[in-house]
Amino acid sequence: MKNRDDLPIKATGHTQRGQCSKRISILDAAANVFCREGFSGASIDEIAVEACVSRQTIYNHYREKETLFTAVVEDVMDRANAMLYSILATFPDKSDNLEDDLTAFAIRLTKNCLCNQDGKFLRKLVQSEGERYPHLFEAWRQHGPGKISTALGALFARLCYKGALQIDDFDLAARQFLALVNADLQMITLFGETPTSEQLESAARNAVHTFLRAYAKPAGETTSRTPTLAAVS
Amino acid sequence: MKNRDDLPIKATGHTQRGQCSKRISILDAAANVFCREGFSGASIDEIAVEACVSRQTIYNHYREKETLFTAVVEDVMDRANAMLYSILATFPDKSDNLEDDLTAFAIRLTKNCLCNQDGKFLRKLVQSEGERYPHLFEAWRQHGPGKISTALGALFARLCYKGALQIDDFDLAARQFLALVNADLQMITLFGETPTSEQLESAARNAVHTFLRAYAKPAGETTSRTPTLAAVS
DNA sequence: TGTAAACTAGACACTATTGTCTAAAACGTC
DNA sequence: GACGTTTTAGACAATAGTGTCTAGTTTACA
Repeated sequence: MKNRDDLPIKATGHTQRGQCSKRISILDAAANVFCREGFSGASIDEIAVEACVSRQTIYNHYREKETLFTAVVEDVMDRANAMLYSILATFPDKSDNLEDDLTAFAIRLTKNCLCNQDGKFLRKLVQSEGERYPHLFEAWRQHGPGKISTALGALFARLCYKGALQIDDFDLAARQFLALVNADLQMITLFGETPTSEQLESAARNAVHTFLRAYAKPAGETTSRTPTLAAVS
Repeated sequence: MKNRDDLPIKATGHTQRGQCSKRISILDAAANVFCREGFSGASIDEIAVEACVSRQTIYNHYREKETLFTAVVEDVMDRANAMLYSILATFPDKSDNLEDDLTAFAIRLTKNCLCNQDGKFLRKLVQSEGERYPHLFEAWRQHGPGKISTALGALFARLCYKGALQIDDFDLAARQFLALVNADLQMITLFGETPTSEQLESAARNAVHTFLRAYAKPAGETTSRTPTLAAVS
C-alpha cells in the first residue's frame, strides 16, 4: 500500500542497475502480498503498486501469476536455507557454559530463521498452498525442516561425544530441541506477530533449561538415570 | 465434488428435519472448501455443489460469504473446544504407571484434537486468515490454546502434588508437554496429511519419555537434580 | 389435501482479475 | 545525440465470482 512517491530506502527504482533491481523489488513485493493475501487473494495489480512497477513489467519478467509465485517461493527458500545453515554453523562446540551457549544459539536460530519474515512466509505458504503445490515445497521439505533435524542432531552428537550430553536418539533430541524452543513462540507467530527480544530470550532460556534437565549428563556419574530405556523405534 | 446422486451416509438431504440438515451440510461443505482453498479461493458455487444445495439456499441462510465464513469458524471452534475439554477430563490422576497413562492421554489428545479435521481447519485458517479477522479468532486464542496450557498446567499441578512430578512452572511445563507431543507430528500435519496411529503412538511415547526425564521426581530423593534453578521469569 | 415455508434453477447486473496488445516514454550505452 | 532495450499507462477481451431477483418446484405440517 506504499504510495509510489515515498520510494523505500532499499533501492527500488532507477538508481540501481535497472535490470536486476526491478526483479528484486517485484520478488519482494510479491512475497509480501502473497504472504498477506494468499495465492488467490493476491492480485498482480496490488503487487505492481507495492513494487512501484507497472503491471506489464511483471508479465514481462514472469509469464503469469503462477510463474511469479513459484519464483517467489524458490527465492525465499534459497535465502532461508542459506541463513539456516549459516546459523547452524554457530552451534557451540565446547561444553563449558553449555546452558548459556545453547540459549544464545537458540536465540540466533529463532531470530534469524524461525521468526523472521522469510520464516513467517514459508510457514504461512506451506500451510495454505502446500497441498496445492506439493512439488514446489518438496525442496523445502527435504532441505529445510527435513535436514535441519539431521544436521542439528549431528551437532548434538558432537556435544555428546565430548561428554556434555547423554542422548540416545540424536535426531529425536534435535526435533525436541526445536519443539521446545517453539513452545512459547507458537501462539505469537501463529497470529503473524513478531516476538520481542525479551520473548525470544525467555523462550530460549525455558527451552534449553528443560532440554538440559532431560539430556544433560549428571555431573560426576558415568551410568546414570534410566539411560537404558532405549528410546524410539 | 460429490455427485448429488451418491448421498453421503450422514444425513444430507430430505430425510432429516429439513431446516437443520441443510444448515449442517452447508457448514460442513463450507468448512472443507474454506480449508482447502482459503477464504478468497473458495467460491460459493463450489460450496453449494459440495453441500448438494442450491446457491440461493446458502444466501438465504447466510447473507453473504463473510457471514458464512464466520459461522463456519465459530461452528468448528465450538466443536473443537468441546472435544478439547472432554479429552482434558481424561487426564490421569493417579501416579502409578505414569508414563503409560500420560502416553495414552497424549495419543487421545493428538488423535481427537490436534490432528483431526477440526484441528487441521483451525490451524490452517488461523494461520491464513487470522490477521485479517483478528476479532474472529480472538475467542479461539482465549479459549483454545490460551486456556489449554492453563488447564493442562493445573492437571500437572495435581500430579505434582501427589508427588509424581517435580515442576517449577506448571503452565510452562504444559506448553512444553504440548510442544514435545507435536515435535514428531509437525512435519506431517504441516502438509495437511493425517498421521497414522503408529506415528501418533511413537510421537506420544517419545514426548512423554523426554518430558518425564525432565520433570519426573527421582525415585527416593526429596531434593534432587538442580531443582533450584528457578525457572522462568 | 391445502397452505406456507423452504428450496431450486436460471438469468441477471456488477465488479474484479487475468493476461494481451499498443504506442509512447525513459533508460543505458556507445 | 542515436540506437535498442526496458518500462509505462492505458485500453481491451475473456473469465470468474458475488449477490439479487424471479418463477416454479418441493417439502413440512396440519
